[in-house]
Amino acid sequence: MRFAPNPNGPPTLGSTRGIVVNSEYVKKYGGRFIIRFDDTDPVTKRPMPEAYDWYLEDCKWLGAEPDEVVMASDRLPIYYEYAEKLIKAGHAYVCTCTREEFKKLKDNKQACPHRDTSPEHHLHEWKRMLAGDYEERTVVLRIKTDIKHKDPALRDWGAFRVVKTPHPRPEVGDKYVVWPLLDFEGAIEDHLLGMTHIIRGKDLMDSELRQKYVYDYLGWTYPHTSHWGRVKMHEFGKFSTSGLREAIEAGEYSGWDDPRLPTLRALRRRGIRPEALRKFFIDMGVGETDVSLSLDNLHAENRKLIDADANRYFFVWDPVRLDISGSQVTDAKLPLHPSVDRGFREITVESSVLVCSQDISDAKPGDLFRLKDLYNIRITGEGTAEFAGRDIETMKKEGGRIIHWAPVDGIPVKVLTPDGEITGIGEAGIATEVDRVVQFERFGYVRIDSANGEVIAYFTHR
RNA sequence: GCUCCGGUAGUGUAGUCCGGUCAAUCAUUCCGGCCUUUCGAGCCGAAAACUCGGGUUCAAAUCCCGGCCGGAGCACCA
Repeated sequence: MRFAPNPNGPPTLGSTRGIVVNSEYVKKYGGRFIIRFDDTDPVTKRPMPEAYDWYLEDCKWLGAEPDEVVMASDRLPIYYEYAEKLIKAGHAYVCTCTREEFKKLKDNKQACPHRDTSPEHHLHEWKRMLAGDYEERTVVLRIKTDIKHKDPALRDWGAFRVVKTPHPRPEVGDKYVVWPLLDFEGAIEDHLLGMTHIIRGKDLMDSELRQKYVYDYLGWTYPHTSHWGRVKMHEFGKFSTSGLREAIEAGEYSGWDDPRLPTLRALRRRGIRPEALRKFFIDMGVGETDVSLSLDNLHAENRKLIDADANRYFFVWDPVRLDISGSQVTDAKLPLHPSVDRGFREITVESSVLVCSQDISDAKPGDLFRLKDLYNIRITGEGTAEFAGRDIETMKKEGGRIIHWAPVDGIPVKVLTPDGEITGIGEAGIATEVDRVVQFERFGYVRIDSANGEVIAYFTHR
C-alpha cells in the first residue's frame, strides 16, 4: 500500500484518509506501507521543502510510520528510461501540437500529424527535449492509446512536458527540464515499488484506465484498485492547499496551524488525538459515494479518548466581580475530575469571586446561586451578594443554579477557537497544564498551548 | 458535448459480488426519562432508510433495463 501526496502544503483532513486507510490495511493484512512524494510539478503545484518533513511527522503521529519513503523527484532517470523504451517500441511519441490543436483533434477522434512518424524520429526529438532544445509548452511526450476510444479522457495522454523552473528541492534544482505527469510517474512507480493494492480517491479512477496501456506495453500486471468518494466536512468549505497558502500569506490566518484550518497541525494543536482521527476515517470506510459529514463525529470519538485524562478547571469568560458579604475566608478543595480520582486543586477565597456576566445578568436580589464546590450565595445587588450557607441540599430545595467561578487573583486566559478569541480569567493551576488537554467547566475542552503570564488555550470541542 | 462511477434512516455505515436467514446492522445526531455540585459520560426509551418505474423470479436492498438525482474525468495540475 502507498500514500502518494504532493507536498505542496501540510497534510490536511483530506490527506489523513489516505494515510489512515492505507496504513490500516497494512496493519490488518500485512505488507508494506510506502510514502511516495509525487513532487513532479515545480510550478503549478510547487512542493514546499518543509512539507516533506511535515508529512513524515504527521504520519508518525497518526501511527502510520512508513516502511519506505520515496521521492519522485529523485528518480527522473528511471522514468526517462521507460519513456525511451516505449518510444522505441512505437508506443509513445513527441507531439508539438499546441494544447488547443490537440484537444480539437482528440475530441474529433483524429490523430495528430506527429502520431504516426517513426520511432527513430521520436527518439531523436525526445533527446532534444531532454537537452533543453524545446521551450515550455511547445512539446509533450504522449502515450499512444486508442485515439478513437469512446471515452475522450483516455485518448493519447501526455506523459512528459518541459518545465524550466528549478525544482524547490536543492538536491534537484535545475538538473532536469523534462518532467513526468502524474499518470506516467505513478504508473512506473506503482510497479517498481511492488504495489499490489491501491486505494485512492475516485478522481483518479480514469488514471487506472490510462495507466493500463503502459502496463500492457511493458507486460506488467496492474495492482488491484479501489476508490473512495469525496469527503466534505460541514464545518469547512471547499479548500485547496494553494488557496490556503495564499490566504495565509495574505495574513487571513495566523499560519498552517490556525485553529480554523483543517490541517493536521491545527487539529493536533487543538488537542485532537490521532486515535480519534484513525477511528473516524476507518469507520467512514472506503465507499465510492461522496460523503458529507460533521466534525461532531470526530469530536465524539475524541471526547471518549480525552475525557478521563482531562483535568477540570474554572475559566470565567466575560468576568464580573461579585463581592460576598458574611463569608469567612474559605479554602476550596475541588476535584480535578468528577468521576476519576485525579486528586484536587485548592483555591483560597476571601470575600470576592469572578463569575461569568451571563450567569448573573438576569439575577434579581434574593436569587440563590451555588458557587460550585464552594458555598451558596444570595444576590443582594449589582455585583454584591451575601453568604447563604454551605449545604447544597438546602440550595437544591430552593432550586438555585450551580455556577462556576474564578478567584479574583486568577490568571488571564485567552482561548483561540474557530470562531474567534475568547478572553477571561482562570484559576492559577491552569498554568501547570501546558501541552495537555483540560476541560474548562461549562465551556469545553481546550489544549493549553502556553502559559507565559497569559495562558493561551486552543479550543478542542465541547 | 463525450465517458466513467455512485444513490440504504438527519448524517455515516453493514448487507449488494454469490437473490431467500433483511419485518435491514452498527455508530452518531435529534427527542424523551434516570443519574450527576459543570459539561460530558453512563443507563433506559423513542423516532428514523433500501432514489423512482418497469422486468426476471416461487422469492429482489441484492440480478437486468430505463428515468431521476449526485459526483468525477476529458490538463503541458496532483
